[in-house]
Amino acid sequence: MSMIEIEEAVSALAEQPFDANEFPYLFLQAFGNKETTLKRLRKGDTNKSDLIAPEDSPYRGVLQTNNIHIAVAPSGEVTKTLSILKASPATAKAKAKFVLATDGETLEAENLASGEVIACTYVDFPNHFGFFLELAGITTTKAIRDETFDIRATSRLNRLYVELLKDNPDWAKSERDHDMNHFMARLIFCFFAQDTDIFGGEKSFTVTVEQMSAKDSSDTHTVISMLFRAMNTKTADRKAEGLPRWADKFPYVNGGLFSGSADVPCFSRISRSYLLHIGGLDWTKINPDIFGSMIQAIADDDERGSLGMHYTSVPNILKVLNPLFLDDLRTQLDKAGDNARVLLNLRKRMARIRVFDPACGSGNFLVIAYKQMREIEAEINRRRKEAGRKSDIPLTNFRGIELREFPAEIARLALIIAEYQCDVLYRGQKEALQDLLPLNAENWITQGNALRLDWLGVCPPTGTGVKHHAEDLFHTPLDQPQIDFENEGGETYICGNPPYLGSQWRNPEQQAEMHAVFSRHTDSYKDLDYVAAWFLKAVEYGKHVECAVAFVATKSVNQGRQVSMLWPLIFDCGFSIYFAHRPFNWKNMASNNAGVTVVIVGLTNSRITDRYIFDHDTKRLAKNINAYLLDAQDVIVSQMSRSISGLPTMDYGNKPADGGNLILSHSEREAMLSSYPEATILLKKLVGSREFTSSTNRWCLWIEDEQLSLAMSIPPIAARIKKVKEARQASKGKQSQNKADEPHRFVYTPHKDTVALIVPSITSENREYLPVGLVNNDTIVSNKAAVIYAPPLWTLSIVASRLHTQWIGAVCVRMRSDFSYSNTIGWNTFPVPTLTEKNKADLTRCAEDILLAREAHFPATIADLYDPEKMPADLREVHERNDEVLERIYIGRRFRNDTERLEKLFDLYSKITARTGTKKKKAGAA
DNA sequence: CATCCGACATTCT
DNA sequence: AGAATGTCGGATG
Repeated sequence: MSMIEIEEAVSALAEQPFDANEFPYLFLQAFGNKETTLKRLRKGDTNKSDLIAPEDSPYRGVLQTNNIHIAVAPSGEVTKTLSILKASPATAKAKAKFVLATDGETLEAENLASGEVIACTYVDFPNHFGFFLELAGITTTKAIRDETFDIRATSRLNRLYVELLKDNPDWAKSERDHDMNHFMARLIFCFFAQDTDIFGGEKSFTVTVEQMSAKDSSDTHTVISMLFRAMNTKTADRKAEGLPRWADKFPYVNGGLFSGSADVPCFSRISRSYLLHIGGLDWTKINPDIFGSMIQAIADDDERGSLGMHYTSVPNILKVLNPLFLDDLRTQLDKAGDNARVLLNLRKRMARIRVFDPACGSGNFLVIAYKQMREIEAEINRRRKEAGRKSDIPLTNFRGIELREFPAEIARLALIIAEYQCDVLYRGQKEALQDLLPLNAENWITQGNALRLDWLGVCPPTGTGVKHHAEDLFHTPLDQPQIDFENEGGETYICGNPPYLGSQWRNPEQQAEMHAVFSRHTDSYKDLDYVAAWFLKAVEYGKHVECAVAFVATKSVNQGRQVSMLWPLIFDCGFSIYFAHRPFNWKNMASNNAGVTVVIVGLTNSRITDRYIFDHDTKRLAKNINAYLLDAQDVIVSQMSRSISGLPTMDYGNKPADGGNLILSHSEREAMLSSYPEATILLKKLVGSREFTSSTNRWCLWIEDEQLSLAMSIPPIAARIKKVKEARQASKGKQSQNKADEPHRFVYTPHKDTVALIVPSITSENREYLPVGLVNNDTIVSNKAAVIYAPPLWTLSIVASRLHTQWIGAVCVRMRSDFSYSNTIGWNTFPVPTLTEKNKADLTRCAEDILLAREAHFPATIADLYDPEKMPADLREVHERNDEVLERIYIGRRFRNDTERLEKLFDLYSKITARTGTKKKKAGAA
């Protein structure tokens, strides 16, 4: 069951009259239990409760194993019953996660694992349904459980939206998106306004719609439209406009929100009742930083139903905003103490800070920045004995660009709501109301494409009155806001979480945007991630404005191939990295997370402050932060076509691109050989990452041209070859298509008939050493591994070293946080001092020892042997010795730690590349 | 021709 | 069902 369905079921249950006998079952049903499960519970088979016998027990207990112990209590004994449930041995024995007691009047429950408790009236319990979500197998963070209101509101708006589109097919057309989005935004404002005294009278919007419109819903849209028009008309002019008396109590709101067409979609009875239902929620509980992100999903066909759980969580937003500038403000606040003059200066400074999010979605970064600043300002005012003072922080200093219209609309609304809530909190309800209406007509959120728009237009430079020309923009922004900032000479902070898309996943339009941003600076941008364009736009903007920038980005902009493409451009614009979060796994509110590893990078072109590197929960002061987000010198490692240290050529493995048809499992091979023994010579062992580390067996058809007629005479092989041809013809890739005419061969075939050294392309970060090994001449190394044919054995010693592992980890991309080996970025760039014959002989011995040590543990797999928990002592010992021998070649002793290793490697890399000149892979650079 | 990377994908336990 | 860990081949240089 989805969260929306659960919310619906729980709300429905609370609205029904309380039935003491049925409640436990209906409750469990609402959380997704199947009929059969409930049947067995009712029968008692699976009901483990000890509160049912004896017959005259006043309690009706239902205990579902591993889940919940529910009891319906005698009237007025809910608290007592809950403690009985908690103390019940059955509860513990059945490992219940929750206990719940209710008498139909009140309801109390406890999450036994976390100790969280709720107590509320019975009819109110759906407002806590997030508390119980675990029962439906939905695991969420504590944060989301606390946002029950936002989930409920979103899911109800979701239903209304879908229903309205059903009733009004013409509104579902894309050219009416704008009207629909605008309508939903207006509704949300009205709901919020009616619960916060902005509209006179309790629930006045909902009540007016309910009373003035017919029950059959035929004129609901007319009534709502009338109210919208009233809110767009000054009270004095309303009579002339022919607006009815009952609209008088609604104030003049406008601010762009109610201007323009007052068109409202038609309502069915169902959508009308949804509307009234939504109005029934307590909208004062709205959380603008969360709600906006959730609500934006309802206008998104792909996202609808997921409740927009993919938004950036508040802690993650703070990971960006705190080091960007909030920490500094708080430090200044601390320093100021009670010094009124210093406090005043800080307040003046804050009033001129502007925050700009060029990928703002529904504005959560802006909202949180605003709320945090208000909190600091309130503390200043308190210390200055000016509590309740009107805020100096103008909402117009919070700017954003958003591509999609609905989120852009919601972002503006969220900021207005945030301002109102802050005013209520720090100044009082009356003061908040006074200053709210009419809404400011200025538009701080620009709806448009951030990569096409000129940011200087959205967030114009201040101070010197810099004139700028929109040089390379083929889309000249016409209706961008030209609102003067109230921050003359103030600071500018750019932040956000722009979209990431690797080069393979972009559509032609997005490619064109990348071209528009990058082509002036560089030719090699196509391998960059989409998010890189935001970085470049930001540093271009920084040519005109002193600013600091912090974005969340995919980790791969700071690893591997992309580093040498992006970071020189950024550093050349005079920016340096002043804080960074090392790669961490992205978590959002959904239980199934996005599966992406991200970094946060903070850049500045002005103040040189302390630089900090955040690594998970640690924060360290850094001397320098380089493009790999390491506290090390500014080295950028480019792909090389051959080793800078004169090491043997390492190749990329053989690539099938066969739709799986040239590859056989062990059993497929057996089956084929039993019928066609003559196929033996056409089958070779295929080894990639997994086969090597886990010693599994796969086989491939390896057919030389002169063996083709033999191959075609074997029906199952001929059939496979035919399928390869079909798969390659159907492929969008050029290489596959080109090779469709020789479907018996792999598309890339560096294979040589020699022993080969194999390095898996992906390998777990948990291993202390890169797994590397040898395979014999009739094994095919797949494109899932790098390979050296006819390798000198000392190359194995190098790959297996801690030095090399550190280098690969620092310089190559990672898959998740696992190592991803690259011959051009990792091997060809690896700096090694010139090796003497003696060095090579010593390393060869070490390599042999490693192989022998592994052999002694046959048939343990590489995965077994290199499991850090289980690594055999003798294997560890030979690796230690290998490291010792290699490290002595570098510095005459062992390195003290990995920091020292990397320092030396970067240093040596710089020296070698300076000496030989960087022979980049790039054509034309040589 | 050669290969890097994945707002991932699939297999283990 | 969560944890672990690397397929596959297109897009690009």
